[in-house]
Amino acid sequence: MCEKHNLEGKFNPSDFEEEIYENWNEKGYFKPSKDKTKIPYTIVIPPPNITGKLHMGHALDETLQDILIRYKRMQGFNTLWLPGTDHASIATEAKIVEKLKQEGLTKEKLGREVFLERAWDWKKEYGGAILNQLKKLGCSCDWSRERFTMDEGLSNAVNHVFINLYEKGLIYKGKRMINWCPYCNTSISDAEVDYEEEPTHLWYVKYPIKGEKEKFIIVATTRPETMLGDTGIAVHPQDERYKDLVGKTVILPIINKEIPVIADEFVEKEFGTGAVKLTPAHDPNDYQAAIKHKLEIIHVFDENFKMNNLVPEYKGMDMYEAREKIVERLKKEGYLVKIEDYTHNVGKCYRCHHTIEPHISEQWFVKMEPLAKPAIEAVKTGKVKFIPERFDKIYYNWMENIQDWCISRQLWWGHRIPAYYCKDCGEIIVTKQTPNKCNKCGSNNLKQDEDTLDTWFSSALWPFSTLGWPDNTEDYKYFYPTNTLVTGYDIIFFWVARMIFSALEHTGKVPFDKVFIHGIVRDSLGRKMSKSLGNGIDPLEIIEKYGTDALRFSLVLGISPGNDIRYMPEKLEAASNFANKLWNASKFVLSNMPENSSELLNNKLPEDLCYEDKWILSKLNKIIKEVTNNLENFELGIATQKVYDFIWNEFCDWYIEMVKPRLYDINCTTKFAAQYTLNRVLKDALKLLHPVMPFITEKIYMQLYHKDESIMISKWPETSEKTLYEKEEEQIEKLKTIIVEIRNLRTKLNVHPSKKSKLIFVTKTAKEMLNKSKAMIQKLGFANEVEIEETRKNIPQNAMSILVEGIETYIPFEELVDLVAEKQRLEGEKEKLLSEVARGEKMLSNSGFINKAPETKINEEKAKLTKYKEMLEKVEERLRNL
RNA sequence: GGGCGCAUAGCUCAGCUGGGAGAGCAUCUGCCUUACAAGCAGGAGGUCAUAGGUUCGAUCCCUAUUGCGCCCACCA
Repeated sequence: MCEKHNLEGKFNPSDFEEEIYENWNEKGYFKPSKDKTKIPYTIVIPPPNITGKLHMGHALDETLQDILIRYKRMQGFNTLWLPGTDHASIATEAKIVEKLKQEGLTKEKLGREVFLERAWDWKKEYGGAILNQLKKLGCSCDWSRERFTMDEGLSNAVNHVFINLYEKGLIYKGKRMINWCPYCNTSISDAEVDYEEEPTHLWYVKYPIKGEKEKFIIVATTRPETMLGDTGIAVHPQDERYKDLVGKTVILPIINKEIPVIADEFVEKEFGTGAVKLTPAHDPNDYQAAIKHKLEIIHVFDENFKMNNLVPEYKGMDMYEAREKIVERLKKEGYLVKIEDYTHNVGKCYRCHHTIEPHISEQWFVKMEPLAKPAIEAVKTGKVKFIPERFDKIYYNWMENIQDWCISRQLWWGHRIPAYYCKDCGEIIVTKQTPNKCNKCGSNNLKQDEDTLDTWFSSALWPFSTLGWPDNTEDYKYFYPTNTLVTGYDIIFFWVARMIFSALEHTGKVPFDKVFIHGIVRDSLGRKMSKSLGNGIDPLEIIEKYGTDALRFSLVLGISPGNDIRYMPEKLEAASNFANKLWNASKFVLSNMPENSSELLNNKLPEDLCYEDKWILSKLNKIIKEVTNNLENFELGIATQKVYDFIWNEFCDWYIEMVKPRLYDINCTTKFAAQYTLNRVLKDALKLLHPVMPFITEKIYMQLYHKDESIMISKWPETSEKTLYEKEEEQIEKLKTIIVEIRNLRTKLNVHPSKKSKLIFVTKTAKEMLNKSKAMIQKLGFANEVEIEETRKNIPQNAMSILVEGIETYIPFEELVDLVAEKQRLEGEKEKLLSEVARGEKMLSNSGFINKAPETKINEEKAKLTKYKEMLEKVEERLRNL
């Protein structure tokens, strides 16, 4: 509870942010309540890698989640934001290998067990660091529920899923062509390959036709070094140039081996010479063709991707060296026809960026088609909704064309595949408990599969494995399915899609109903932030300089879902200035509160509210409604903008200035009404801002008058009919126009504030309103005196004049509020609306339209009509009030 | 090859299912007015990429074009 009611000193976020966070944590506000009758609202965090250091991407992602969680918490939902980390098998293993290298070690030298010990040490040392950094961002996660993808429980879930899928025949082991990263020394999935354009050459090579002197077939290739493994030449069946050659045999240069010419539709006639060499061991297309045409498969590389012993003189060479030597020889022996420059896409490993080799090997796969189908349905039927919607298409496109998922990795850090092989009979046993004998032949000569699972296999289970699944725990029953998943578009395939099909398969439910997608944070030049460019911005440095609130605010102000964000230092300045403004305004409010606070605490609306009080209360009402709506629709950028505008442009610029005369006047009878309104409006405005700027709002809130323990667990503001004052709102808006005109006049006449000035209104009609607002006008118009007169010499009726040093200048009153123009505009609008209403009514009464048009169309038309009618009413009302 | 996004003030970007063209920064003018110079007041600045179409009315919907950016597939 608040004891002192003031803010001391200048605004300095580092004075209070940490302390406030600690307090929240100690009080247990981050934890959901045990009351299971409340409606839960759950978010699971996209678990950051344990190798990770907080970057701007995290800052954005976590800020958005925290905004949603804080908003829902204040609305009374039982909120759980579940934190945790990902073991990131390939990324972490790479880091540890790198570290070992510096010590002159390799993982093979260490052996699997010692290596894993080192990995766990690594996790212990660095794994928690990123979560501590999230605390600096103000994240209101329930830290008592922190999870790690390699926790016992989660590993159990992984095994459970693997076995389940295996038993259903949805996981199988097979020999296939997969993507191999020679640097990471493991297979990777299709999703883990990034394609990059690279300049290279097309080498045109002659293959002599057997038994026909001086006749050749010329092929174009980007990989001459793999030709040693050629086992055929392919042409298009309809290619006139090669019709006679199909079925014949050609001689493979260097090797001098006979290989067949086959016809297949996959060959493109227009490319190169229209003839392609087939190297089934090193190209996915060739591999397919080889299976189809029953061609031999010959490897040219050994397991380290050096040339093998196929041709002894190239043995041990790497790809580039062999290429050079082979091209040289082809040239010497007259097989090389020409070399062309060429640019093509090369697959790169998404972790280490080394070139991927297509490689035939035995791996574990998840059969995707049966899993993808319901996952597509879930989005089509709206059980899972992407925000913004356009990501549906991207998702469908991927899911509908999905290949089987290669899940085995030749790595050590990760979930080891729960498959055991009988060394005697070859039986495969897939089981949770380590088996002690083969269930087929009874041998105890068993060996576990060496491979681990793709790191995304465990993250795919994250929304339910973290809640205790496969056990039917209290948490799982209550919090699952979760509500919103917040993540960047860059991991829709890696993660979001896989969570959806995994959840449907294993829990029978969607894992979440909304996926809130955001873009990536770029630097001020629009480039991706990356280590190699060195253009990354450290959120912690920003927090130190500007404070967490400013960082968060700058990340969400004016953003729109799914779009990239450019990091602009100016935006940070703006955010910081805003925090400062709020601080100072609050300082002012607090220094003007009444001596006796009990009246404020009982929160009863004073009877003697003035025009301006009602105006700001009414405005507040509207802003509450709008901001709530925006948040419901994930329009966080707009919501933030609106709160900013309300606080700065309405509350600070106008309302505070308007009430100053009342606060400073000892004899003012409506002083308390002003104090009440200041307290109430600031309180609610702080609440609206709290999800975005949690710290400053708490700091100020705790000094204001209310009965809450913390703004974090206070009630989200609601609109109230009681404080809707349409008439007063309009009056004050008119007055604002008048005051702006006065200020304009001063500027035009160049009236320095030090000069004595007197404002005189000549009016009968607006007399009452102006009289009531006299002090206010004087203050806001920077005048020394204000007078209202019914008539005045040389000045027409309905005019306003300013008197400076005996010189009087006036402007007609009509111009002040632009009544005439407004009237004309409104009448024009009225006419248009009338015609629109007439048209709508006519259409709806038309039986032909009703019979033919679909119901949605009719309803749409009806809704339109109602909308126009409402608009018409408003216009008429405004016309009456003029 | 298929798909998506963007094009609005000098810069960075909002603009929710059609009716007011906006914000921050920069800029110009005048102000240290007892919450705030990290501020106050006032101003200038846009044919909402181009061409058509639908509509009483288009920044917004439809079609085409141009210029950027991204994703998927992958061509030897």
